[in-house]
Amino acid sequence: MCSAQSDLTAQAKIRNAAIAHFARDGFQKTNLRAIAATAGVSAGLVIHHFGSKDKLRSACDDHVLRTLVRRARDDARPAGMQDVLREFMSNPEEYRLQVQYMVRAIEEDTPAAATFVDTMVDESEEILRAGIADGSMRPSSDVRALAVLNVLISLATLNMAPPLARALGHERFGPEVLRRMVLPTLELYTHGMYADDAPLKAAQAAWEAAQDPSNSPNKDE
Amino acid sequence: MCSAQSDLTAQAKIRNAAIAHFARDGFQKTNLRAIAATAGVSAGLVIHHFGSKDKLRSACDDHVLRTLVRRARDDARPAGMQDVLREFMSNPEEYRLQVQYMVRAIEEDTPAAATFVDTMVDESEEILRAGIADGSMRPSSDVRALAVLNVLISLATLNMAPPLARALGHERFGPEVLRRMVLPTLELYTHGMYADDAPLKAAQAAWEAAQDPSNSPNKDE
DNA sequence: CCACGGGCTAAACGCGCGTATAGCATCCTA
DNA sequence: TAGGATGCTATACGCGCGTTTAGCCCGTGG
Repeated sequence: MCSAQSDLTAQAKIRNAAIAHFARDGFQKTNLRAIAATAGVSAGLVIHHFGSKDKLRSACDDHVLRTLVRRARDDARPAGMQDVLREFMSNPEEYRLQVQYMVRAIEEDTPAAATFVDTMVDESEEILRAGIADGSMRPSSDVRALAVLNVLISLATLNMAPPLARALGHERFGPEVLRRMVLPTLELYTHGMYADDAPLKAAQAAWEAAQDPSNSPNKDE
Repeated sequence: MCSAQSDLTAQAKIRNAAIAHFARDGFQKTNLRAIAATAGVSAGLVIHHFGSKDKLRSACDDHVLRTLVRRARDDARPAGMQDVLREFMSNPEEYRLQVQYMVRAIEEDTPAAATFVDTMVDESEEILRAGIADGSMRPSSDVRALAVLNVLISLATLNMAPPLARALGHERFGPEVLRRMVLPTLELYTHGMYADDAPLKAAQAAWEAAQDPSNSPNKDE
């Protein structure tokens, strides 16, 4: 039987190299020879162990998912953007890589993306419900959708990091950018952004009007 | 000289086909022969007119940017998520395509991505400052970063639409998903999510502690 | 009427990359 | 010690795709 006990074997080195490359460059841009070079093996061995590039990705998906779920279970619970991002910035390189891998998977709509998203949304929803129950969070008209929104904001910050960092005048995504993003986000989560509920009511009315097919979609009257 | 007057020419058909393919499948996954087939021309003509695949992308970038900026100038001003998304859902297919193209460009960190993001963030920031000045929006500790956050949320909703729609139990991103996402977002923008400012203060304190190198990053004490 | 030039096509070239094949070393088993 | 399985490499095959080339069609000017 193959040496499937744990790490340090060549299979694991290939898998870790693949995770790093997929996370950094995406699945398509990465070629097997680069992965093999990083792992210090030949290109043929990758196929020998994993069968194909797609199978290799599946193995990476499984490994990252299992690692992240385990970490989320006993480490901390990522509720909003600030938790996920604080973890992301403060933890060792391996964890950063795993999160970036997951973001890539979602971005490229990998088969495993649904599992990633579902897991995070479920966890986020659970925390929201607990917070609402104990009074630390406001009730929401749609807790599930709010959980999706939380996950969305967290992942998007990582996903579109480079251009957004440049929009803030920084060369690349680093702790300074993170800090500048976390504070307004928490202010938004704490006080909201609008001074009153006029936009909310207006949007509700606009939506109902748009739902009514007898009305034109023109809204400025 | 080539027929560079305006549209309806083959150059424009190729460019539009390329925009559609790049927006839907991304730059790398799209091959020139597919673009040529959609445009009803041969593959060689694409190169003949644009020189290379990268030059073609640049032409698409320019065209989409010019179209979107013109539209944003005289049509409406995308302030928060709800405005961009309402535009996105209610407007004709062409506009949807352009927005999706822009999201792809940012996602793939195209050279033009910085221009796209800067334009949107500038516009968003301007609206925020106006809203704060006239009292319809709350003051922020970092208006620029808040503008980035707004753009981020808007784009991310489109960017990661498929897995997020599935997380809400829908097959694909459509009006129902949009509605479920807009309401919690507006509630968040109106009331915030936390019941009090304890998380905000805690995060501020945690950040200052993490900034101090004499302190360990352990935060649960 | 003829040549010329640009829009356009079909076919081919070259290369990168995923994958298959053949062979070598090593280690376990009998 | 023979023999086979396993880890691994080097090399080659095949294909997809960006790009190039040669040439056709056709309108235009002399």
